[in-house]
Amino acid sequence: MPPPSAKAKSVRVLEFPPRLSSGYLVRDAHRAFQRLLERRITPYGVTRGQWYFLRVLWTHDGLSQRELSARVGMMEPTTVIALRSMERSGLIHRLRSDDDRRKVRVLLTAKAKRLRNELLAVARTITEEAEAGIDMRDLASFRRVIARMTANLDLIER
Amino acid sequence: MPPPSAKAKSVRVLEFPPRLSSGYLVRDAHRAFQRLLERRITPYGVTRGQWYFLRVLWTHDGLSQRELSARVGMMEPTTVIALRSMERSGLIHRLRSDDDRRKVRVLLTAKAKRLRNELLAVARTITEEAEAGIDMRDLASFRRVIARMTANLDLIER
DNA sequence: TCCCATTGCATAGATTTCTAAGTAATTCCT
DNA sequence: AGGAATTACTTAGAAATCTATGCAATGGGA
Repeated sequence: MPPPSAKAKSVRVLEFPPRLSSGYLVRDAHRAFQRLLERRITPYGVTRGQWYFLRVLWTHDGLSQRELSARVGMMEPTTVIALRSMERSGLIHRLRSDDDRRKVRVLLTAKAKRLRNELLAVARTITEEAEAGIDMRDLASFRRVIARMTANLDLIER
Repeated sequence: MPPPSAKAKSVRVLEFPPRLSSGYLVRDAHRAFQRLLERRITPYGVTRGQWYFLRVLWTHDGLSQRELSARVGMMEPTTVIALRSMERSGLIHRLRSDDDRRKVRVLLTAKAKRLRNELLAVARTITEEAEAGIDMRDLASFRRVIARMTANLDLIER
């Protein structure tokens, strides 16, 4: 029979229930948010993939694709695909920059600008629904903790 | 000029920075967890999509596909795709049930069972890295809050 | 000036996930 | 017993995301 410490370690690894795993809790919450967001923006003809880009463009219209990718936190090929669908849906125009012909400036159409307030309200409503019944102090603590987790993980390379 | 309350409401909707949105914070954290998990399990020949199913099967070997879908929290077509790739990788066998020939029982191979402890250790390490430097009480509060948010959102139909 | 490294975007191909609709086995009701 | 409803899985097709690679415009150094 192994010594107590070895046994404890073994049990510790063998049992790792999802309820105790921050990663699982975060995943579940993320899926719940996504699901609701998707349902509520589809009626506006906006997909979840377009949403993140719209959100940045509403405050930073005219960014280049590279800047946009960085702000949204997506890889550039993802941006290409999202922008293509947004162009098809009449949400943006792409304009080759004159001073540097490699760059493409992304510009919102009037249609996209008109959607802004209503869609931001949708996002805020979902947040309010998620936070219902949660103490303000707990909420503030939650934000600090989850931001810290993200920062912790982002510092790790491999 | 609109009355103060109307103005406050308008500003409230017009400005909704991601830093204050639980949804965005959750999304960022989720992506950080995913990124690291994916990097660390790829060397074992396991993809992120297979991971969730392995994790359930390690404690509930022999479930049917439907039960598995429910436990993992994925739609059934997603399960079909994941299981197909797991079968190709030699992680599972699928066995048509004899008492009900509609059902397919999913069984782990010896290879998948051998991976269990090492991969669970990977998950635990990531959790520990994410939680580094966070107060135990804050962590407990975090788990309550995020589980409550998920529950809140899951109650909403549309 | 001309070559080459860098920069900005695009393509290719894979994976993960969904919704909607199909097929086959089982069960239930008359 | 036979048809209808239900159950379990599958297929089809779309979307969102990634890594790896390609191409074209730019700029810097010999």
